[in-house]
Amino acid sequence: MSKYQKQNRLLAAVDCIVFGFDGQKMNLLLIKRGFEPEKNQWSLMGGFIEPQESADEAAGRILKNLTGLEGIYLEQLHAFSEINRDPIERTLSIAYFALIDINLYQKQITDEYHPEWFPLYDIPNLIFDHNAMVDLAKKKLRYKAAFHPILFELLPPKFTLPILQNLFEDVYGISFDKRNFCRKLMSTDLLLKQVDKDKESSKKGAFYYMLNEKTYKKNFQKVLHFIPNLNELI
Amino acid sequence: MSKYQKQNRLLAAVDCIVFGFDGQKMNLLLIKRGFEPEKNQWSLMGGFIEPQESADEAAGRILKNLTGLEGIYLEQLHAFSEINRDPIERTLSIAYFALIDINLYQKQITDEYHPEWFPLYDIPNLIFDHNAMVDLAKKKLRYKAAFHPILFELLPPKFTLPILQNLFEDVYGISFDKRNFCRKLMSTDLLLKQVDKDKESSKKGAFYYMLNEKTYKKNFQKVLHFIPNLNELI
DNA sequence: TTCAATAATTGTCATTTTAACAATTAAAAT
DNA sequence: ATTTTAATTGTTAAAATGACAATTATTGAA
Repeated sequence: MSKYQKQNRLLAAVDCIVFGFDGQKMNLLLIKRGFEPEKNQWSLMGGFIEPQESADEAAGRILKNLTGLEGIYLEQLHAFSEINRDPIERTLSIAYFALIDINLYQKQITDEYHPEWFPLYDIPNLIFDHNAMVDLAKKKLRYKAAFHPILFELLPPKFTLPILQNLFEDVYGISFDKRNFCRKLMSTDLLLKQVDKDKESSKKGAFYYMLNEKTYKKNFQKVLHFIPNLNELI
Repeated sequence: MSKYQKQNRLLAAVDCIVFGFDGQKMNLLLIKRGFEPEKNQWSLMGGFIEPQESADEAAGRILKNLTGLEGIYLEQLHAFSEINRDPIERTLSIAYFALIDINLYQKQITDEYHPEWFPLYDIPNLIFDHNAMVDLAKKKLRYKAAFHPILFELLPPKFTLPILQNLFEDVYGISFDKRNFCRKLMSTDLLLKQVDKDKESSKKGAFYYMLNEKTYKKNFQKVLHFIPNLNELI
């Protein structure tokens, strides 16, 4: 018999804020909630923590169910614990944010959840405190991406500089000087220039680049400065 | 009757990593755990989340019980959820870290918990995953203090520049150039020079400074650069 | 009254970073 | 051949960084 017998127990869940980038803009993967309360309302994908798994594992499982993807970038954001955040019964939720290559995403469970990508600048009303979760995730992403090469997690293995710049510009909602941006990225030693080009998006074509996995892993925790005039943005 | 009837419920707790600075070095407030399991082992101060309170409120309550202080700097660190982190029964714990003015601290519940300050560089073995919590809190503190004036929360209302530099030097475990440090701090517009001096620690005496609350609150979220050569430290 | 100790102040300067701005070149459609 | 589009490369003034030294001020102690 537990020594903690008299203590209160509560439901514990995880919710996943899933970011994707389509080459033009940032998107969020939302689902239509399949059960009451708030059935058919837009919602983050979430689920209860099972007895045999940690919160990290629960988030990984839920993400796998939603996207079919494993081993993707997943980071704990914040635990939300307001008493009445779920009107049915008190539920503590640990929010995670994930960054995925949107090209790899495949709908997994279409009929039940109706997952859809929404532009990050146009998120609908979500259930419970999910909008607050999204806001915090956006903030955290912007903060972290200013110092660490985290946004590469959103790109396919091969990408062009214009695409990369689109990504940064959409995350921060401003445009950067192309010349300075290019030079700054090159100086990080994170990019490996490929011999082939993307000819789809322009006549001249843009060279493909790949991430230098060696320096990426080695220098991820280092503080870089990707964003000019950062203090005017945050 | 709850729609979530079939779901698993679990114990939810908070644990507090309490930092204090004695003018020379950083310290951590630990207690001797008063009950089984691991009775009489050193531990972080923690407690279960009560039915009528959020995790933030639980952390505030526990901190008040431990230190007698309210309204102090308290920030959610991370939720720890490994299945077997508590051997008696699965318990999810949300770790918080707090920064207090060690001079204001008063023992509250001496006999039961035996709270003691330990130098941060000499923390004993703690129960469960509490050492991991402390390590993460140290890391987070160093990261955040490099960009934001968070360490002022550890100081009394009036402090001297030498004390301030001691604080930074102890947190990062290196010494800084006095001239550059002084210039950098002055340029932040965070300090208000007082007319009186601390005559205790030296013959000449060191001027007291106070935090400029206006600019402190206004610029807290701004990214400053307190630490030279940061990338060699983290 | 002199000495010792510590804080404050002010200074130098080479290097790097930042961020503003303009011109050129490559590729392909017409 | 011309036009169009967009990638790439270059310049530079200003600011920040960080390494380093010397001096002055204050006052308790000798």
